[in-house]
Amino acid sequence: MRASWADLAANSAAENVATGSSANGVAGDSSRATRSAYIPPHLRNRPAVSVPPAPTSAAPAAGSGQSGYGGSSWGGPRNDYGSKSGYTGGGGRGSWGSRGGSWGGGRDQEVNPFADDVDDERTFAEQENSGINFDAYEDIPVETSGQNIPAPVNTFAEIDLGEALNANIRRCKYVKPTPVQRYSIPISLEGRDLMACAQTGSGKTAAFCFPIIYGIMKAGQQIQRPSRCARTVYPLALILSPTRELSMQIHEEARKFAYQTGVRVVVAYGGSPINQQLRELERGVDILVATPGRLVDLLERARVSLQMIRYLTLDEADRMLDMGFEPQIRKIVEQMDMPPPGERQTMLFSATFPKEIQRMASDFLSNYIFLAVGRVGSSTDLIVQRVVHVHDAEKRSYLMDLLHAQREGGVQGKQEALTLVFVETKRGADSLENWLFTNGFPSTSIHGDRTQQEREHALRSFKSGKTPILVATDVAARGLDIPHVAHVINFDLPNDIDDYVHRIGRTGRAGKTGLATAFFNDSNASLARPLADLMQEANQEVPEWLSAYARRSTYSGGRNRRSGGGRFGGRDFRQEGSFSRGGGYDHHGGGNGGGGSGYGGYNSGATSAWD
DNA sequence: AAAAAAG
Repeated sequence: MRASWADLAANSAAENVATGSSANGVAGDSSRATRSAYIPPHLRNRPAVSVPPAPTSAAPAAGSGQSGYGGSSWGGPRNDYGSKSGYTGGGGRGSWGSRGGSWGGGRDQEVNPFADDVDDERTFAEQENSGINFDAYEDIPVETSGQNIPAPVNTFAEIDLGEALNANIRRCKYVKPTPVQRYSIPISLEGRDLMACAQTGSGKTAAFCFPIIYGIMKAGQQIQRPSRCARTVYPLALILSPTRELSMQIHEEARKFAYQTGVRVVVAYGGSPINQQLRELERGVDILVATPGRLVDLLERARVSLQMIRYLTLDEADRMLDMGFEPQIRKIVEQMDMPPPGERQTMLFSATFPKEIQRMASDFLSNYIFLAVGRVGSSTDLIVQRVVHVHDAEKRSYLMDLLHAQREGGVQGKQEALTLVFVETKRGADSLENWLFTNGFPSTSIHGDRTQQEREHALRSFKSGKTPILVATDVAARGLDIPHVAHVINFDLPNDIDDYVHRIGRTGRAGKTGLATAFFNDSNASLARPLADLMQEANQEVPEWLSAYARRSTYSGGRNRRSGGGRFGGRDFRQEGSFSRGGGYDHHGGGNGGGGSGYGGYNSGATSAWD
């Protein structure tokens, strides 16, 4: 039985190889052409160090230096700006690079953000030109509600994003928009606020980045930043996320989408030297991706002002608004100099959106549209979920059995499936990693007590397959897009079913299959009910002993209460009570102007949407 | 009770 699970994991990995996919499909065709722009892994995200400064044209005035938006020639290479673009802004023809250093060796040239892709997946070379498995996105249920909902699109051609963005869409191998993109891009292009329940693995980052980049390009000529204080920068868009690695990931993706658009994306997060980030900011910033703590620091130093923010995105919005984060988020959004709702455009994304969080989130929104995109394949059936009863004392040997079986089953073609093991505590992560390592399993770990360098190294080492086992706390539970994770093991189950949903969502990405194994024992009794409900919802086999646990446990309407909505991570709380269930799937339409479209008919009480 | 996020 154990062997068969291992087979499943191995098969899943093999399948991923066969379809030649990375979760994002962001491997670029131009990557090989730009080998010279290669940045060694340990220097990535540190362009200030890895790219030597070089003489450039005179720096534009601080307040107007965000130039580079080319009116009608967005797609043109950077050195076309002077001759072809309709750009008339105050910054002169210099690009951002001209503000204190250039992007590439003295040329007015942006480092190709697609150059890293192939290298990151060296051991998965077959997959470099991958794309999302779009077949898995057919018949996906979608629910929208709000006033005057823009109609969804079916192709990127229907929304003309301009040459430069279209070129990046091609480089990303995006053939057609994913469901979340089909619905949310028209909504955000119309300037509407949005609360979206959607999975990251299907192109969520692109869903909020494209409209932001497009909007900044279009308005570029008009935007004049204040220039009172030369050291203060004025981003036009802010994207907040709950972990440093997720911010890094969003930044890397956003750079690809913004390539040669003249829109500059900068990331700021804690745990790494602030001076480098300050230098990057000084070179100009249109879109700032950040974690809350470091951003507050920058705001208090008056190195960043939110006065010009036109777009605010909270990724993993429910996490950002939970008890730990809420005060910081409120401070950033409500107590600094950010324009109020209505004057800025606010977009919230998450897979899980409990009702009470929605209510809180509505403080940040103005006449927003609620969007819920169901799970790929209209279910979680792309992830096989297993729960085994294992006492704490036996967890390690059981894990060992799983890994042995998996190793033997997965040697085909040297492809080793990546395995992500979640534990509850940082200490537990260290301890388990050490134990695995000494028992001959190449593993590493990521958690909040490790240095940022260690965290980033661990993630790279895992992604590359060098250490195909990663032991992690919940720092890795949300949003991280790690291709080839075939198996997620909940060595310790979380207390919150939402966390479980996010954790197992690290596998089965982008329409690929995955396996999730959970170790359950008495200490997880409170999770029995929501877990059994969730699994049943996802057409998973629920062991009888787990059902028995679930029957015994008293239903807690507290933290684990779902906001209903079956396959969605939430339903519009504004519709509570008045939502008519039992409607049909909404495959193609959805853009009605009424109070809601979508469907119902699912068991309530559990969710299986992602991210 | 734990994890995350500033230093």
